[in-house]
Amino acid sequence: MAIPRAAKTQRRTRIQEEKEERILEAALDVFSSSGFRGSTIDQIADAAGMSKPNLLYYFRTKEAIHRQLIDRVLFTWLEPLRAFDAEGDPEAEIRSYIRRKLEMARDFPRESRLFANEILQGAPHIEDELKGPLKELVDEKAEVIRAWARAGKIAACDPYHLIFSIWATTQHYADFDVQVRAVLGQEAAGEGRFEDAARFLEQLYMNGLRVGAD
Amino acid sequence: MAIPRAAKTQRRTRIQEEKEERILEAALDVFSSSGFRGSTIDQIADAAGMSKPNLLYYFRTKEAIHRQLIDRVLFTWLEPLRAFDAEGDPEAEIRSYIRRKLEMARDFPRESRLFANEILQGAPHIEDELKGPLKELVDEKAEVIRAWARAGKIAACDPYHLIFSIWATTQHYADFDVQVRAVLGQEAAGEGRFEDAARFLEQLYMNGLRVGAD
DNA sequence: GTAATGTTTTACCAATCGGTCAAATTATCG
DNA sequence: CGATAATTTGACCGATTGGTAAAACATTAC
Repeated sequence: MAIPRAAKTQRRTRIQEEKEERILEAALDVFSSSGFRGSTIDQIADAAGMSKPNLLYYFRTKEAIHRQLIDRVLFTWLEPLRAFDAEGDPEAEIRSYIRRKLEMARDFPRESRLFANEILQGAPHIEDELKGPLKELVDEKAEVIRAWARAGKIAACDPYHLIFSIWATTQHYADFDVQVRAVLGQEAAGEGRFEDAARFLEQLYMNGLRVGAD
Repeated sequence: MAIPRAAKTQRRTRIQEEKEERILEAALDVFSSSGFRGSTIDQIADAAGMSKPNLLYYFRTKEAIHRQLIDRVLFTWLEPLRAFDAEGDPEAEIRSYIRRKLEMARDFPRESRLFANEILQGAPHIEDELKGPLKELVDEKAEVIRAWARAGKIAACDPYHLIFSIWATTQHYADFDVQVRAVLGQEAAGEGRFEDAARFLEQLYMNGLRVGAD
């Protein structure tokens, strides 16, 4: 008889690891392009190449898949912000933060869209994470930025809105990819658009945050 | 007997106008917070305070409601960009564009989220509009910006990514509202956040686009 | 008023939704 | 090998999905 799923964490089979990975991979595709409510277990099962009951053997509910996916993404997603170093050179830190966020938008667009879908729809599953760990991390880094401004290393500015604007501009290239491609047109929409974006954003932020502005 | 719905455009009843308006208003609520696939006709009918068959008397399909909603929003959404004036003062034009986009994010967040949901999910219903009218409008305004740069009125920069970045930063306050509120916390999340955002963005862009940077 | 038109409701449909169950199958271990 | 545990399947469930048919009801035009 099958072990009840609650006790499964004790030792994980090779098959378990493989299948769970395949399910999460498929679910990332589906959830990121249809949102939670718009996705169905059948779609995920199809994409993972297995039957629905088989999928439900590994994850009890649709919510369980989504939850695990979101938890994973949330962690890796904040990695660049965590790397923000108070001891480093402000210009270099901000520049490298922008570059890393842009690389993530380029290399992990599905993860970005999964997250965007969740927030757009009111973040029903992760409000606590936003108000807790995320807020604390941003508060900490905002203080770093404020200290840089006080020390005269960058222009005085609202650190929260600075962070928001970097999030917005970089993730835009993942979340609004279709629009970006449509506007740039076929010729200009090659992967070069990420380099162009990086150049533009670095220019904008380096000049915009330079000391001694009105 | 009821007139076939295809012929209804001839003359519109008072009741027709009222009900259609109520349906679109309700649908804006529902679609903007659940996306197209995640929304149901029942939800919209409930929100509009009428029965499902009654709603379907005015709009034949779910798609028809969504389509009309998107068409409306798309038009008003581009109004600020259309107002971009080649003859005006570059700094003032950009500043006022940012301000207007920010006001729209504040006053019409549902419209912004409807649009974001659509793009996020691959823009299945409006790809043509993006590649056609939208691209043309952006192309035109990009040329204006390039001319300003050539005339030495603003720093040389990629006009497309400039526009993208303004879209991203302003719409962020509508689309990612939950996250913005969560991070700012209860005290700072009053409506003042839009003024803070405006101040930050104007500072960023005015300094960032100033002539004579590296 | 009455006839034609416009609107709303009730009852319903097939398809799909998330999820369960027991039986059949396969892998693992001694 | 045999036994035991892990995995997969097919058949199924009640609820919900988008949408229809027809009749009841309301409104308008004459």
